[in-house]
Amino acid sequence: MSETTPQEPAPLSESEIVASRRAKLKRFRDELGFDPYGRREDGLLAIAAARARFSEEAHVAFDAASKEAKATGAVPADARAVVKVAGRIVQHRDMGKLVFLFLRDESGDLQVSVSKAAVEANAFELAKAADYGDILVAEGPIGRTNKGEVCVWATRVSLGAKSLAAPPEKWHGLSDPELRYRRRYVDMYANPETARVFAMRARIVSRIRRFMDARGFLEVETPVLQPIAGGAAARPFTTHHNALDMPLFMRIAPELYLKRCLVGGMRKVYEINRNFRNEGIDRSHNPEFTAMEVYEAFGDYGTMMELTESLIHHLACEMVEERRTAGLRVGGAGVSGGPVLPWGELDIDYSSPFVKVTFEELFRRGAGCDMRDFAAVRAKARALGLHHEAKLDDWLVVNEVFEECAEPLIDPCRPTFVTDYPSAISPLTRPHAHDPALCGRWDIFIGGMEVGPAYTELNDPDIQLAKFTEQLKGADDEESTFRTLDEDFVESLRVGMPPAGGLGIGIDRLVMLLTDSQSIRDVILFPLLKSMAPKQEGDGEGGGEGEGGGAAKSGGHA
RNA sequence: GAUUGCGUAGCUCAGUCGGUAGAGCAGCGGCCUUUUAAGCCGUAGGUCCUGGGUUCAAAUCCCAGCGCAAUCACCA
Repeated sequence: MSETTPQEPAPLSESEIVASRRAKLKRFRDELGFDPYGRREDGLLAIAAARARFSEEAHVAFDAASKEAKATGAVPADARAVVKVAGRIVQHRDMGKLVFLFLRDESGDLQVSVSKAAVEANAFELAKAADYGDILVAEGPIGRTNKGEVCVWATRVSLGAKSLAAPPEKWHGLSDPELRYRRRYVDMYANPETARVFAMRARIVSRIRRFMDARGFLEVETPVLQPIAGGAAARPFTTHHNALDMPLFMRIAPELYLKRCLVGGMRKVYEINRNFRNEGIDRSHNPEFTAMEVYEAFGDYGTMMELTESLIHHLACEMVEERRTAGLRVGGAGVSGGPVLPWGELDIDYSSPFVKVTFEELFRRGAGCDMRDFAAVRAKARALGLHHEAKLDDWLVVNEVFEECAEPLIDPCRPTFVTDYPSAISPLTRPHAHDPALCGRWDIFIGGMEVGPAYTELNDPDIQLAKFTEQLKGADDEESTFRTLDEDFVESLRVGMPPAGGLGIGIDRLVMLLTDSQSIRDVILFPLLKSMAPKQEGDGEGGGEGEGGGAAKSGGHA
C-alpha cells in the first residue's frame, strides 16, 4: 500500500467500482476532511460489549423525556450509555436525512443511525457516502429504534479505513470455496461463521495448553528445520541453508527430538507445532498441519489413553458450553450423560468412557476369522479382491483386511480406541512382553477419522537401530534420498531413555470435529492452494527434490 | 497421481434445440428522518477460465490446458 497522492490516476485495469471508491477516498479526505486511513482510537468497545450496554429503562426514560421536551423545549434527561465502536460496514440504508448502517467486528454486528440533525455536516456526508466494507468509527448513546433494533445514535462518525475493493454480495456473502480460501480476509468479515470457527480454534488450543500444563507437562519447541527428517513415514519438503551450504528438511514429526528431551531428563514434555508433509491434499490433509506430540517418562500407551480421553472429553464439555452460550445446537445427553456435539450429519457422543476394542477383536468381527490364521486371512483378502495379497507379508495382509472390513465397523459417533496393534505393522513400537506379536499401540478414531496414535515407546537402542536399518533397506532409491539413519538419535538412546508413553494428536482434525467443520481447510486460516500465477517457462515437473514414487510403506510413528 | 463435476458482470446465480449475453445485489445519478436483504425512478457494467477444433454461426458440441470441489490412492 503506497501513500498515493490525490492526483494519482487509478490504474486502467481497475474496475469502475474500484475507481468510484478511489474517488470517494479523495472526496472524504479533500472535501470532508477525514483521514481515510484513520488514527488511534481510545475507549473503543467491542460491538458485543457496546450492545450489552443497552438499557431498556434508560431508553424508555429518554423516549418519554424527549417527547415532553418537545413540548416544553427543555433538554431531555438522558441516562443512556454512550459507546464508541468501530467496525466494517455490512449494511447501509440511506433514508435521505437519516442513514442506518450496520457495523461488524469479530464480536458481532450493531446498527448505527446517523441523523443529519445530530452530527456535523461532514460526518453526515461521510455516513451517507460510505461504502460496504469501509471501516467506520461511531460514537453516541445506545438506544433502540422504533422497530426495536438496538442502535447507536451517532453524535460523531469518522473513518477507520476506506475500502477500495469491491465487496462480496451482501446477502449471500462469499460462498465460492476457492475465493473464500484465497481471500480469507474477505471471508472472515463477510461470513461471521468463518471468524467464529477460528476464534473457537484459538480457545481450543489454549485449553489444550492449560490442560497439559496443569498436568505438569512442559511445552518445548524443537527444530522444524532438520538435517534428517525422521519420526514418521512421510515424504518431507526439502530446503537449503545457504551459509552452511547444507540441505535441510522441514520436519515431518518432532518425535525424535522430543525423545531426546526425555533422555535429557525432562519427565513430561509436549509440543504443539506445525509438521510438513509433501503429500496429497484432501478434506483431512493439508501439507502443513498442526500436531501435538506428548511424551511421558515412565508412562506407556495406557497412560496416554487416560490422558487423551480426559483431554478430549474436557474439550467436548467446554465446546458444549460454548455452543450453548452462542445459541448453537448441541446434541442431547450422551450414553452416560456426557457431551454430544454435532459434526455434519452425525451427533458425536463424547461420553466417558470412550469405546475400547482390541485390534484382534475388531478384526475377528469384521473379517470373520482369527487374524493369526493367515491361511484364512489370505482367503478373506482374495475374497475381498485384494489381488496383490500374494506379494505381501502375512501381517501386511492382516492390515489390509483390517482396513477393508474392520475399520468400517467403528461407530463414527463414539470416540473409539483401537488397541494392541500387531508388532509387525508397528515397527517402532515396543512389543508386549506377554505376547510379542502385539505391541503397545492404539489409534483413536472419531467421526471416521484417525485423530491420533499413541505408543509404548521403544527405548532399547539396539532394537531401534535394527528396526531403522531394516526400514532403510525397504526404501526405494528416491525415498532413500531422505530416509537417512538418524545416528545421533540412536546415540541418545544409548545414553539411556526412560520407558515412556508417546502420543500424537492431529489438532486440525480435532478442531474440525469440535467446531463442526467438514474440511481441514475450514480450520486452517490460509490453506495451501495452487498458485494462480501463469506458469513459468520450463518449470515442467517442478519441485525436483523430494519427489518420490510411492510413499514409504509401514514404518515410523504418527 | 486417477476419475467425475464445476468455471458466465465485483458478488450470488439464470442462460431452452448451437442463432450472437440475462437477473438480483453491489456501483453510478436522483427521491426519501425509523430502515431490517429498505423502497422507487433512471443508468452503466462481459477475455462467458485459457487455447485450439467442428459449424454459415459456439457460453452451449469436441480436444487440450489451468483452477476449484468431491471420490479414490497416499498419508495424519
